Amino acid sequence: MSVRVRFAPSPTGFLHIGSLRTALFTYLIAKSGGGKCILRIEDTDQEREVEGAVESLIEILRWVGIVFDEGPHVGGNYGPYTQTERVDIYDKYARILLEKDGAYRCFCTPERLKEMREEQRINKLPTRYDRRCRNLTDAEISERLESGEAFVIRQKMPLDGDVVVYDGIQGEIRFDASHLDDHVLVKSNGIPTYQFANVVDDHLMEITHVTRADEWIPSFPKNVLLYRAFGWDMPEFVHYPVILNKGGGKLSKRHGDVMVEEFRDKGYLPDALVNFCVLLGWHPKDDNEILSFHELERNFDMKSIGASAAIFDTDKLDYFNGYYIRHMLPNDLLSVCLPYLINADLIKAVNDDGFEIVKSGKVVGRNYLEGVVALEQERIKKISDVVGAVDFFFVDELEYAPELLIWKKMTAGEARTNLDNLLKILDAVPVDSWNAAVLEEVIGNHIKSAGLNVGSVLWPFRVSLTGRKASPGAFEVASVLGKEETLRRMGKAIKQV
RNA sequence: GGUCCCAUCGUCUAGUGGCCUAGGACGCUGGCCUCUCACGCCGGUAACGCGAGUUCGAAACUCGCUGGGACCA
Repeated sequence: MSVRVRFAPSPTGFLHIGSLRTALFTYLIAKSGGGKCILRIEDTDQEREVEGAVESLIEILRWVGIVFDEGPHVGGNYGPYTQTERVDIYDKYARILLEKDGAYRCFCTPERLKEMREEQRINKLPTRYDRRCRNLTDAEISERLESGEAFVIRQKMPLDGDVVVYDGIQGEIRFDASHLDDHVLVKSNGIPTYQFANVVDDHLMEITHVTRADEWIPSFPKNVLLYRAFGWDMPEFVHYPVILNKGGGKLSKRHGDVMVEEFRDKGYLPDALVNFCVLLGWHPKDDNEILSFHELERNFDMKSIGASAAIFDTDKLDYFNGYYIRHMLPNDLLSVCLPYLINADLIKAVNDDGFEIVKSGKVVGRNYLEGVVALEQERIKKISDVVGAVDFFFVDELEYAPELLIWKKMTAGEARTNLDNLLKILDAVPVDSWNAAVLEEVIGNHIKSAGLNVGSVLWPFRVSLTGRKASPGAFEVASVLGKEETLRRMGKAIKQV
């Protein structure tokens, strides 16, 4: 039987990082097993519908690389894939379950339930439904039904014995049936609860591996009992360990970013996020931790998912992001950087290939920008860092303290002289051979023949071009800047120092 | 409070009774490279929660404790 798994989120508008990891593991189980991954929208518990939530969910998942074989947006043979469109189905199966004696109607009012709980609390008893309606006679039921009393449908739990369930990660788990509550399967308004809809859908959609986060383990025996009550074949259950925040608690907004959209906007690459998240609770057989999406699709192994919770610490995410940035093609890097540069008002798009430098009004091509961005490729950790890293390319007048031009213990006069001499030499370099390699050779020769310290020439030179203590190398910057602008910046520096 | 789960460096983890004076990655750190930063390379730092047992031998198996977490209230 081929693998069929599903990712079944509630559409809240944003994708939580924990959900991303659940989606990833689930998707990778499907792909590595040559199976299908289905998207199902679980919206029966929605307080209010969030506009466009499903679309943005699908979009952000596609951004990370997850595409579904079936779902509300692509269809499939097991639809509909949105639970609110399946209420007739749940209704039908609720009746079946009632007939099979796996559930019963409960007419207790919310007020009575509240009183009951209050009493249980006072007597320090576990607060559970007291099963008053569990053994109503057929006559009583039809009478109350006819008089129009509202009712919910509750699952009929065994009164004693053990419920032994098996999880793909944790192994055997044993529950004492007497602790199980006759919980609600269908609410009085006819809407099923998560527990019920989930089981019915998983069965009807022929899901082979029911995957979800650890936090659902408490309802695991109830699910298993439902399958048994229906007489359905049991799928395999896989509960992923949870992800905790640094303090050890549930991963929530209070401790920093937890939404995938936030990471995307900050300039994290999907590959990095995926690589990082997949390692939260899973580890490859060999120790190669740099794994492309494609490699994961092939080599993911469900058996290597660990059992203990992982803490969400983004240090390593930054490392992965830097790594993936360094390995991008220059053109691709520019494409992802462009929105940030434009947004920061450094440049403006004027046509397909033309960009105006806002400060100077000069128009440059994609080529030029590619050169600029490439210089910071090995330095930035996030795409958004590019703005602060390359801004010196886009200003008219560099602002820096003149003393910065002075290298180590040299004097201002020496700095000026060295810059001045270098200026003359560079002036002689023809524009068409103005590139980093030529500059390196020319300047190298000059330093050698003049018997100077490398730093005493290169430091003032580089600072004159960048205005910074730390920056890419002098030759590369000069090369990208071009002859004219390089000489102009040097001239200004000479006057200042 | 009840039920369940989990427990190796700061973090992610490898580890299925002898290959473990515990391996990898990130972080931190020393060095090399170098005009600076970054990259890269070489090195260092640092962990089996505690206590019993099983065994010739335990990070690994069992039990208890402790700690953390999830769920229900």
